[in-house]
Amino acid sequence: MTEKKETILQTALQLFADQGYENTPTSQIAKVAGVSEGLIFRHFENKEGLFKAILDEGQARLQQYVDRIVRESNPKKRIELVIDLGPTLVQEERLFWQLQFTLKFKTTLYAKLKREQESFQSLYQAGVEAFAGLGYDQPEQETYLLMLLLEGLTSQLLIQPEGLDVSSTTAFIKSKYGI
Amino acid sequence: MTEKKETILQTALQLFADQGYENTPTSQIAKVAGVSEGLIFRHFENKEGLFKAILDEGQARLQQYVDRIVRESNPKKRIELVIDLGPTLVQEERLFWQLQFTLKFKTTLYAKLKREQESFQSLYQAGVEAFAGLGYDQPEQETYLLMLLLEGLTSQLLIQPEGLDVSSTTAFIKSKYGI
Amino acid sequence: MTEKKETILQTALQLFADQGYENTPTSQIAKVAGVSEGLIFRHFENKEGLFKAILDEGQARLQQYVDRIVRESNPKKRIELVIDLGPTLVQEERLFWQLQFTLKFKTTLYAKLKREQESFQSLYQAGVEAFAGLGYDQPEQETYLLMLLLEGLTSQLLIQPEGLDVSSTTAFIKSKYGI
Amino acid sequence: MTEKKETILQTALQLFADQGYENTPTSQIAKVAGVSEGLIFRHFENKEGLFKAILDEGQARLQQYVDRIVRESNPKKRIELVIDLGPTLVQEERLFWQLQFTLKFKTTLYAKLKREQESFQSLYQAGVEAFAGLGYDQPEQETYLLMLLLEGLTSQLLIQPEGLDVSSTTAFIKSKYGI
DNA sequence: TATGAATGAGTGTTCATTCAT
DNA sequence: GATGAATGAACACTCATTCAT
Repeated sequence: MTEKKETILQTALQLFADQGYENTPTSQIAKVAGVSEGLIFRHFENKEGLFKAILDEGQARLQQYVDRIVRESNPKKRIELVIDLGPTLVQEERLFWQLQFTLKFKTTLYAKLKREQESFQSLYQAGVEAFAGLGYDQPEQETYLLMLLLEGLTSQLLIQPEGLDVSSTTAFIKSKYGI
Repeated sequence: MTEKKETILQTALQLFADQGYENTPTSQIAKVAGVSEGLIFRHFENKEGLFKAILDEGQARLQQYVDRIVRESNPKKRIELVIDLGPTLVQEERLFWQLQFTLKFKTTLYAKLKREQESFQSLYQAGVEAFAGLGYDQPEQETYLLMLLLEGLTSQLLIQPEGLDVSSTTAFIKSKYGI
Repeated sequence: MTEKKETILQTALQLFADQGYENTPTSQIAKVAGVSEGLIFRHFENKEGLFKAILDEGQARLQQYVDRIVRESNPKKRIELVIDLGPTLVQEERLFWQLQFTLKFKTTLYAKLKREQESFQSLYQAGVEAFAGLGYDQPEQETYLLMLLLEGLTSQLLIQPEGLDVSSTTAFIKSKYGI
Repeated sequence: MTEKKETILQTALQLFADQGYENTPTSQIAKVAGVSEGLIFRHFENKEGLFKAILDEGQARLQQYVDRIVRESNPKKRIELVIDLGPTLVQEERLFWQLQFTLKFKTTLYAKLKREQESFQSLYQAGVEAFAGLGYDQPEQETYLLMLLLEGLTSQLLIQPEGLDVSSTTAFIKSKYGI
């Protein structure tokens, strides 16, 4: 991967996240990245190709976070990691997750790119195991609830980061699970 | 409001929700609505004006739901109504809320339209009151958590309505609050 | 058909014939026609659509010439009309036939537009009849030969109109058939 | 001439004939020829330069055919060779002549490349001589007619090779000249 | 000789918007 | 109120060409 190709990816993520995919002309990406517009198409064939490349990279990084959680054998620690996942992602990968959430609800367009779901599937499995190990009555329901919380929390962190004390909120959630 | 104006609003909501605002040309709205394209601009001045009109209508309807909850004096019943709000909105106003969630994360573009937040503010207040009335220790945290759940639940209902048994999920949540 | 649409058709025929289809940008057509570029696409959807519209019109006019020949019952007169067809077309429809001949040999691209062949089929039939009526031994071969001549003559008239005395050439050809 | 240069020429002729000059990107030529795109420009400077190189080669080969005819002293045999020239060229050099005929009618663009005419000039001279030698009254007209036939025949062979029995058609033409 | 990353001008096309009727 | 012809700015994308290696 040449340096310029990398720059294009970075810049495009930045702009797509800020302004949305449709509102970001390739000409702007090129200008901001300090590259000729043609180069984008040489490297990614399409605007959509560039988009997919961004999503693929982010997906790969998400998988790493999920792997780390799945590898954690201590149930309480695992659940704690799940609770912390939202804040972690938003902090370390804000741009990508802002982009991701923008897409989520464009169900038609997004359908063909829904690779991210697979990662959350294994996260769900890991959650069920953990709750079962802790003796919860309905580990599936419990996990599902936690995932809803994860979704809501991540969403809020993206929209109103200032309106929310992250550590005390996660602490409060953890206290519900006796962590 | 003439009949044609109403048709334009309905059609635009439909198409915006399905395809996204940017991916929906006014020409398509006109064609689907069975109206001349010029009429859209006579009635709404702008494409953005049409968009705002849709949001305003939805916002007004949301306020009604919120009012109903705030008027409920029984704390437990009020919390129950909050828990049911997501499913209710998705069922009765799916298109509007799909559109709403699409927008949420386009922070720059969405800033000027963030009218919806006000309604949720009063909902938050009402929640705090209710939890306080029920003797909860940290009614603010408790309410915030509930709102996160509300967000996550609504989100999931929009994305994967089939992957989720609504009544048992809400029942499970309610049970957490002794409802 | 609005006036501007007509102007676009005329201008496009002119430019396509002069420079070739691929070498004529729609922007140039618009500028020369004194029209906005967008209007071309509003009226013809595509550059190719504009192209087809031109071909359709020319084809319709060709059919009229052919009809006139077929309606001629006197065999000698009919053959005379065939011999005169090339010069006539080149004189009255030079631009269209220049365009037509440009296309002829792009067999792949042209395949879907080969409507012109039908007209020449009926012309061929009419020729066979005429030669048969005059007692020629091999009227099919005779007609085919005449059509080759027609093709060559038209071709030369398009390429080197100055290098050729039309009337004496056609007279010479006619003399071969005793006309 | 290196092997790669030769490959480029072959490939370009193939693609130009098939798709037309304007519809054939240098990138495609490079890919099909298995060469880097830059090499084309190193060898031919221009896309147009490549084009001219192709035409020059074809022109040189045409001249050989013409020379052979001019060298034939027997008038009847010479005319026979002229009649056979079209089928011969189409059979042995189909791609080149398809390309040639595509260009013929782009008069503006083609002007500077009209080298091929010279060969046909000497062919014309040779024809006049032959017909004069055979005692024809108007050898110039006679030759011109034959050249028109040659043009039409070649054209048809390129467009509809299947719709035409070559040998019987040429035989029929020859019979007209008592050959 | 040969490659391939990079450029920039140009191309067909879309689309919100205007305006005369 | 309603239409539909017309505009022009913007957009994604192509492609001949250059140049460092």
